[in-house]
Amino acid sequence: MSISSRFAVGIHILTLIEVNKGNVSSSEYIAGSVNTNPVVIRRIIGLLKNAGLVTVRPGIAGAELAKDLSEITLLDVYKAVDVVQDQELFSVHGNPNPACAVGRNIQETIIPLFSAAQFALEKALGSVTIEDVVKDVLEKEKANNK
Amino acid sequence: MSISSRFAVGIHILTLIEVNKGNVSSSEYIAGSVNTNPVVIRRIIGLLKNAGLVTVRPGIAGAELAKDLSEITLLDVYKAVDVVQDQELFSVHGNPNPACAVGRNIQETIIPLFSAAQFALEKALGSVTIEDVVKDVLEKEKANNK
DNA sequence: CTACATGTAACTAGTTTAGTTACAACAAGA
DNA sequence: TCTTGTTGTAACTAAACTAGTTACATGTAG
Repeated sequence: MSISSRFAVGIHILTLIEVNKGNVSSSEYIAGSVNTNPVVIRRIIGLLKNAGLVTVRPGIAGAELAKDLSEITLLDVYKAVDVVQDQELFSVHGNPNPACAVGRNIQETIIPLFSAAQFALEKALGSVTIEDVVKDVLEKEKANNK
Repeated sequence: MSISSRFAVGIHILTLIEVNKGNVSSSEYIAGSVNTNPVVIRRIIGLLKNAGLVTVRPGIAGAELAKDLSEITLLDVYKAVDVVQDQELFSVHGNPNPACAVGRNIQETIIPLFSAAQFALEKALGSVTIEDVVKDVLEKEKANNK
């Protein structure tokens, strides 16, 4: 199991739009950097648009950030690209036996524990912004150019 | 996307073995409580055995806990049932373009961030033991019988 | 009208999951 | 030893999801 790379690609897209600021970031251009098909990029940009993170219009080349860099967290992206439904990072087996003391109580016991773990994950993602990512990418770039 | 229910079933199995203590917990009996096929249970018990959490022997009915209840955390179960590989909860797109400043640095930037989030999740799971789960199940059972 | 971009449906191959059947290996009692 | 019942596994299935692709309708601007 693994959380879809849509999440990583979403972060890549937003970062690239910022770093490429001033120029046009078309789906084809972005696809060139991510190294995938433009349709894959358009689909993800569509999700980012629904979440209010980017603006993009039919027929007009280029996507732009709809918010300030520092106001977009990885959690926003994570939720936008729809990789995990609320409360459903962990799946719980469906129909335990109600005739068994464990079977009839295990779900109610487990679900809050799973939610807490999922919340811890989301909190970590919420503490990092795209601004942080952009800065780190540019720093690494600088270091490599020395 | 969703983390396999093997994890939830693994917790169910360990809890049931404890609550059923004194009696024999065969794969068929456990399957009755989980409400699935005994082979599914045997497979998961095999994983729990590899991780040293239960003892079970060919031909002899019944699995038993190999450790004290309070020494088995949800994280142990999570790792045992192999639902997520180390450092791979989030997948990162494979071949970003090295000719692009973002493409050639994004992986190195993202991977530690993902690791931190995964670690936060694991820390939450590590703070709960099967003993906690057993107690909660029995408390809920008591409350419902009033 | 032309050129080009986005939006989206439809299809593909590859993976993963949970479940199932079938059967070998093993243990213990009659 | 034979019978019964269990664990351990291989092999197969249907369903779901992923990432990628082709094709094309829709929209913009010169």
